Amino acid sequence: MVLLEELRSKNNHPSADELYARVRQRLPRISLGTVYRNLEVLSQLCEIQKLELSGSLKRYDGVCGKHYHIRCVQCNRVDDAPIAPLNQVENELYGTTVFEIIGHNLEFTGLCPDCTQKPKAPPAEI
Amino acid sequence: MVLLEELRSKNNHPSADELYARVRQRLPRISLGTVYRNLEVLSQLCEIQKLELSGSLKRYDGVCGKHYHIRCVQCNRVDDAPIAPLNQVENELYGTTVFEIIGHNLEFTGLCPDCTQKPKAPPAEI
DNA sequence: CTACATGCAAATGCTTTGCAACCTA
DNA sequence: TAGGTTGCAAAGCATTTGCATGTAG
Repeated sequence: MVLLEELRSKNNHPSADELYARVRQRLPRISLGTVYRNLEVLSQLCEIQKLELSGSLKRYDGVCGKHYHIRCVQCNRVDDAPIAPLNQVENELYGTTVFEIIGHNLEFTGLCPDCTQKPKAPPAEI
Repeated sequence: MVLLEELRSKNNHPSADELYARVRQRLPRISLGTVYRNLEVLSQLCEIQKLELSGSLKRYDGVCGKHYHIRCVQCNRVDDAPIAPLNQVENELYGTTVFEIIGHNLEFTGLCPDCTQKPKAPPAEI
């Protein structure tokens, strides 16, 4: 599947829109609906991961194993966070919550190199 | 502000809609737009927190200090996670990422008591 | 011919915004 | 009357869905 190739060919974490633009260069007639439909299928097959991070936009990751991410609060670029999974954090919750624990997700926020240079907001004199 | 009172009067983490319904019982003429506008203001004043958790829906928390949450993957109920903040995790990232780190967020997933009883999906024989 | 994937466009759901009416000082 | 706040409705955006067409076996 072309989607899968494109998603894995770059190690960034595109949104459906970005992926759509990329796939469209190879399959000009593809539609956004199809992209969404296939991303959904692929993620259910565990070939890819659907990332539901804090900033409303969903992103897709060609790598399936558990790992964390760091997101730029300004441009929403998402990188992998090179840190080992915390396998024991859930243990701290046992007995202290009424929930049956399934898992956890850790997300870092930061500024990517491009955005570090620009100040956070345009001057905006009030 | 009525919104703030309502938000703090219960320790759950309502979505804008739920809060709207609650506030409406006291101020029947209030509109959803106003709810959103005031929630935005309050969160910028750090009186409340806007939670942008994984499940697309935004939720609001009357408590402002840093703490984690656990979300029911089925009904989206959100509780506080009674676990101390991990203040040192970010240190592990220094030097290994090109990002300038700002912070992190940890979210647990699980099943709340109500949903533990019901099986995950309706039978759905394939 | 049947079954399923696709393009397209419309619908959905949550959130934001424009604008005129309103209240308060 | 000037300022900011509100209700209402419309716009916005990402995502999903319905449906008729297309394609493969």
